[in-house]
Amino acid sequence: MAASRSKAKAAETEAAPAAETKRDAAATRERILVAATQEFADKGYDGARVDEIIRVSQVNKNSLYHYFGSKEQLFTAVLERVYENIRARQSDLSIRSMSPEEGMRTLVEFTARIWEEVPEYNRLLASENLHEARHVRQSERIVPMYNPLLATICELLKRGEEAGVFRGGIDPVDLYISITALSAHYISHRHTFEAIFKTELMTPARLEQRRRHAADMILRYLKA
Amino acid sequence: MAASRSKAKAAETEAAPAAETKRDAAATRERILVAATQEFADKGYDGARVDEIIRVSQVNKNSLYHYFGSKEQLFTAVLERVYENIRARQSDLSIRSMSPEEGMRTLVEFTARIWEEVPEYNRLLASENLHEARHVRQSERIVPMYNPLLATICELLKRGEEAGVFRGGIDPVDLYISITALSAHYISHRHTFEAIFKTELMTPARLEQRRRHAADMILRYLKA
Amino acid sequence: MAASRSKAKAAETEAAPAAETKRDAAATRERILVAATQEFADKGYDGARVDEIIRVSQVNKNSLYHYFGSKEQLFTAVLERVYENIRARQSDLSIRSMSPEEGMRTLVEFTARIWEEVPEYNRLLASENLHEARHVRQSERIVPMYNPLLATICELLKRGEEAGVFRGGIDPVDLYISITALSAHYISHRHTFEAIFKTELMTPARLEQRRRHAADMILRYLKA
Amino acid sequence: MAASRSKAKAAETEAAPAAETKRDAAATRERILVAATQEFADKGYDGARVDEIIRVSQVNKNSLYHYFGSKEQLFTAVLERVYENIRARQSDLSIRSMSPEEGMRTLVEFTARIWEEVPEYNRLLASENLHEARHVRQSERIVPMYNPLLATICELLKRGEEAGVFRGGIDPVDLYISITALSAHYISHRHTFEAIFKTELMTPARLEQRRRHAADMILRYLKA
DNA sequence: CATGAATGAGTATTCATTCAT
DNA sequence: CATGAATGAATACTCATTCAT
Repeated sequence: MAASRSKAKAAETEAAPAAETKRDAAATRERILVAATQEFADKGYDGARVDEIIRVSQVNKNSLYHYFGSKEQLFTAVLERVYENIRARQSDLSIRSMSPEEGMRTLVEFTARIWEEVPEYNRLLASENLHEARHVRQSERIVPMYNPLLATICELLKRGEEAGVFRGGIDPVDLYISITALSAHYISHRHTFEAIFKTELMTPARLEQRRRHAADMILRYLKA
Repeated sequence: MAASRSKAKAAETEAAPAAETKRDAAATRERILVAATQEFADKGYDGARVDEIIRVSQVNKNSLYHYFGSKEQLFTAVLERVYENIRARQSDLSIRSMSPEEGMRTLVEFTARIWEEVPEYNRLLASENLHEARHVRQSERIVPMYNPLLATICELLKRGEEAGVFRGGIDPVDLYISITALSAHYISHRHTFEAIFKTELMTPARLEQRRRHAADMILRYLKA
Repeated sequence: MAASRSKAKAAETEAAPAAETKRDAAATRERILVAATQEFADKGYDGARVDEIIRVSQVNKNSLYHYFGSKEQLFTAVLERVYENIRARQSDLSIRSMSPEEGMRTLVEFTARIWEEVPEYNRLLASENLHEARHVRQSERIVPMYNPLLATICELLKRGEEAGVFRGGIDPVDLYISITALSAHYISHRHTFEAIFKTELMTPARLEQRRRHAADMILRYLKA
Repeated sequence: MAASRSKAKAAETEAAPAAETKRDAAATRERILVAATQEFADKGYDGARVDEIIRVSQVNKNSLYHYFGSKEQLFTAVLERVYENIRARQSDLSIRSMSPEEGMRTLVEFTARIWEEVPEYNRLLASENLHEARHVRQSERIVPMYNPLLATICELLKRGEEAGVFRGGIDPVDLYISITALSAHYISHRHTFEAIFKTELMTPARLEQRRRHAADMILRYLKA
């Protein structure tokens, strides 16, 4: 999304705006991806319409098929972008310089903030799981991205255990899934929860409460 | 599902199996519901096909529309059935006679077992949330079903606090969402997790580990 | 329609109203005809729905098919009833005792009143003509009904000519069609005329103006 | 209709008839409109089938929906074309240069010729009125087309009155409706009239008699 | 004879994808 | 390589009519 805005600004400042959008293959690709991300997030894979993506991105239908091959491959490309961005955010954290407890709290809260700030990602992953991760498995780029995160968690657990602040015997995969679950499920299922519990879940105050709840739960679970 | 199985079994043992399923409004409605539950769970609301539902349930297309009105209303009926069954399971627990800790562990583990045993429900709720709970809101029957569950949680919290085993100041809605999240997210997102972490998550042993992990996390969070 | 009201009244005064409607074949037939007249007039033959007719008439679907055989035959029965009622109204006029001019004006104005008071008839005949009078031709009862009317017109023309008030050489069929056209077309096409000329055509005052216009036009046409 | 005939003729004389009709948006649109006009006129709006229109026009179903949006909008487009053609014919008359009586007779006879030559229009308007002019009201193009015609009638009435050949106090809307009614109703209801009066109404001689009848009736009505 | 469940052909409309220019 | 027209299989939904009880 950020990319699309900077692109638009570039178009205004450059000399030949009409010709610019035509020639710039990267920009066309980018506009398609941005529109596709929104459409797939809004409607899910099956509900999304290729026609809507070309309408919003203002590209020709053949361009879309030229750059991405099919609706499925376009969805895969969108997912790759999503995982890249999630990874980029999590890498920014400089957790290695923090204490184990501080690092873990930071990780939990930053994970929560991803779903809050980019709820599209949550929806895309939900849709992908309804399709049994078919597109994630197709991608050669997504799977390798998750090793560093798991490494970070393992390192935090090890440091915490050595420092005597965390228990031993924690399964890092279970822990990662719980960290994600506590915030992602809250966001992705907020509509049914709001309907069932007659309460608002997306106000800033409520979201902060949830972040603390999630971090507390993880830290209490780990406490020696 | 249980109904369909007993129906099938009855058909085999009785004299006229072909005639038995015909011209029986309740049975026809049930066959449609069973097939629809499966189809909607398999493909999500948008991916599901009415034609497939009528093919599997062996009913005439018009019967489906006569009984349920539209694909949307059929989906709503499926969701109502799902929530009813979830509620029925949770009501069976006789938690009131247990100690607060035992009751809470039982609640967490039974919630986990729902998603393990009927993963269809998980998928239906995921699809419904992609549609922003549109059908849940339409239903007059679903919302009221959730009050008793929240009451049970509040009662457990109160008893635990009075007995000095649980902390005070716990938000019951946050707690409910976390209980659900820890097991449901594990199941619903297992496909991406399995792809990313190259590990099996649905073996009996692994599921038991997850159940204990979730219960431990909740109980440690509540411990005074 | 009048028939249906008197029927309803009868039901109220009799002893066993529940049993009465079940057994009375004539009443069932009548209820179907009344509902069918309304539905066919509202939507035209193609737009009309058999299901709507059975819903309104509160009869069983099989009864409708038992009494009338098919949608087409039901429409034919409705048309027969319409033509009967039109004829009955026109026969009431006792034109033979009037002067030729008075008789002709009476005939024109009464014809106009038919379309005003029972616009359903207009619509049924319009729909029937879209189907090229298929059902009218099928009916053995409709065609003979129109001879007396044409005889009345011929007689009026003859008397008027003999009395020196009407011109000779008038084609009675052309005259009949014009008498009908001047009022029926005004009613049947009022919706487009109202849209195009931005004026109201169905107020009592406007209808009276139209009736006089039509009668004036016919009488001036005939004047010696 | 004229367009379709010239198109067909062109195809026959040119080199590549198959290629000529393909990939030409205007021609495709036109083919659809021609086929739709025929189908809607033949069966009425409700009886008409989109499938039949695409079969006759040899276009892809999606093209029809791409160009016209829906069956309703296609019908509206057909009606707009009809009203345009009617207006174009009436504008050709150069009535302003004629005497009031001559002008009025010309207007009546030309109106009659429209229904004789393009009976489809009659049927389309009849169907539209069964739908209470729903599509005419939707159109922004149809309503304005009728002002010039009414202006012509008013001008004829004024000139005739000033010349002492027409009476005063004539309502132009009533007059317009009668001019239309006398010929249109004859055509649109010819099937029932032919069945009832056992006479042929569409022979050239009979049509000429009717035209004179209608013109005589209007002119005698107006005569001072 | 009444009832309501069942039937299957059909009806407008949509969609991902390809082809001609 | 860009453009917009074309494609055809599908998709939710409807309707007149019949059958079993």
